[in-house]
Amino acid sequence: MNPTIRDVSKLSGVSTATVSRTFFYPERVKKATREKVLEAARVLNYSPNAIARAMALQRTDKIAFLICKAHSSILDEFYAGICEGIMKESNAYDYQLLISTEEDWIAATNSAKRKQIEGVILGGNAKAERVLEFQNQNIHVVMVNNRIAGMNLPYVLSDERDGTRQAVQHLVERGHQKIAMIAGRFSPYICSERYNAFLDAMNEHGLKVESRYIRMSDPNIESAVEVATALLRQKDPPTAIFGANDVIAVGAIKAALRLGLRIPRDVAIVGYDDSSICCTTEPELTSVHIDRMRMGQICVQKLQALMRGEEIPEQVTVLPTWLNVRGSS
Amino acid sequence: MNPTIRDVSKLSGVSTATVSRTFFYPERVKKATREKVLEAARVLNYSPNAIARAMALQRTDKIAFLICKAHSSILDEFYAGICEGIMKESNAYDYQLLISTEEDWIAATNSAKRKQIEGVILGGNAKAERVLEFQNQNIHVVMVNNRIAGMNLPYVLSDERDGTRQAVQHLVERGHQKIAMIAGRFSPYICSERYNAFLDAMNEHGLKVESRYIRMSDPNIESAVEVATALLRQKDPPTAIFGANDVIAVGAIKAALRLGLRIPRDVAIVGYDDSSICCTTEPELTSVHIDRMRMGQICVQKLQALMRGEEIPEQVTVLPTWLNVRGSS
DNA sequence: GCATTGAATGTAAACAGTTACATTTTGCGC
DNA sequence: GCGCAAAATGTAACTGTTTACATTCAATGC
Repeated sequence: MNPTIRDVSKLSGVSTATVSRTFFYPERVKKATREKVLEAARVLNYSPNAIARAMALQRTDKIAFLICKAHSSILDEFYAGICEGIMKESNAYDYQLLISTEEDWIAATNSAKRKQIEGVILGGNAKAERVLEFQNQNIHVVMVNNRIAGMNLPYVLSDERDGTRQAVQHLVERGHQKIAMIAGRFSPYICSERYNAFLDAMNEHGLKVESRYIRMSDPNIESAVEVATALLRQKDPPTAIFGANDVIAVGAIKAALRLGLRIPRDVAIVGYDDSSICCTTEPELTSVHIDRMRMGQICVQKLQALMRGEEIPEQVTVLPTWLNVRGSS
Repeated sequence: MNPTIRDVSKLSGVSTATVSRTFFYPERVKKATREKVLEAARVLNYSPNAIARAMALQRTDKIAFLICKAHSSILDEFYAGICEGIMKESNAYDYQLLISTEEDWIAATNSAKRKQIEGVILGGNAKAERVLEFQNQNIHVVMVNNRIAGMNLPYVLSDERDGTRQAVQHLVERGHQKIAMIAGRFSPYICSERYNAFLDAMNEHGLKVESRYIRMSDPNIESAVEVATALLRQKDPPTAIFGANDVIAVGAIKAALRLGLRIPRDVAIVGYDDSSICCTTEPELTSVHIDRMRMGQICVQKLQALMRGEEIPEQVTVLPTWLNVRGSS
């Protein structure tokens, strides 16, 4: 039904090899021949069959982005951002991109091998076991926004420690001493990075971290509102709250507003991720910005290098973060 | 390097045909043989090669989701929701899903045909020309959240008219008469549906639509704040505002708060899409809910029916919407 | 005019499966 | 033990490319 290389070969009166070369190494065929071939292809509305090509070349140019994340919306703003970067860069390299949740991936009857994936970007909370599973199938792995201790992989991370440091410093500069943190129960790697960085930053400024100023919240607004309310209701409450992410920080804003507190006068609030919800609140939320798009792009670049067999220059890439100061602090 | 069907054939002492059948029509091979084959496959760590299979079968089970949308984040919450539904369902059918923006798609050097896509879901503001381009290549098309007049396609839509009607009715029931609408400049189909439905609904309730109560906003918060501020500042301002989507409605909330108005006492506000930002504001935003996930799933189901050559029962599927009432109204 | 050489082109064997058709095996009734 | 039908298995052609190697062509120097 669809025209094949042989049809073009016949119509243009050259061999299939020449037709193939016309498309893939045009400089190796004489101009006159090339034009004859292209004309024939145009007439027949021919274009090379990617499958046959993949078969002959033994490569698929197919990569996957696997989001390892249990609860809540999978393509939340954070991962959507990374995803966009991955999409953009995949298109640039003409890779085919498959996106899936870890859950769905496992459930699918086809194994990775059957899907002929040559590389995979693991996002979120992937476990070592999963990484090994891919590596055993000779599938290259890049990890984004997560790190597994003792596992030597190409990582793409953002500078959680510095971002947190900036947030704390900003609050200190605004005169705050009683700074609380609402830590989160989402990605363990991210949560512990931010939590530890917070402790360190407070330390650097010679500030005591009182345990009653440290709370944990689920990564949803209701939970954060609840936790923040309790935090703010105690006597001698904190004058500033650092939320482990924007959702939690927005919860804190809502809690403060409901308690009749003025932001940032009575309590200053800072979030993390700089997502779009920062501009929905009144006042708007100060937050640490992460270049998600860029993270995604770098993932694909690393994968490409791996697939080409190149040495990866930096195994772990840490992107800079910066604080976007808004009305809440 | 990877074991092939011939390796398994050799090791298990049967023909390649039998090996193939073992995997695809297990009931056609004797139990004893089957076990021998599977054991050999296990030993060799063999699994069938999807590319060779696609080649022999002349099908790829590959579909694409193309987001036709110029400005702003491509995978915004709305499309991410649809996307999740598509992902989920694709996995269920064992389809391979390719996601791309229209822009990147065009930029990619590979044509659809080369990518061997068997069906495509067009989201956003796709033009007729694009649809024809696919159909000319025998690629099935399903359209989501958009409709092209005079084009007979499978459509998956949500009930914009009824959603709008519910919003207006709700406001009327709350005693509002001076209801303004801030229409949007995003997807033309959606925007005109919601705008016309608004006019109709007002009409049904015997309410006049004053032109000074109708405004247009870009789909970002800053623009909406500006427009809403002007709207509310006029003398004899509206007592309720219906935003064409949540972003616009949130802008209206912010404008009202900044003007010192009490919500919903002085002005009630309703949005559309019921996205996560509805719960970030104080008070929270009443909004029309759309089952995005479901829309995505239905898209894949329709595509599957098309690809199987079945008659599609309903060419256009319209999903019900409902109003989630919150503090803003 | 004839080697020589490099460029252009052709030939045919992969790549890893599927499947129509041919052949063998099996089970069963007599 | 034989005939027969059905079940199980095997043979080999086919899917649409790429590419190593072989061949032909064209240009150059003598």
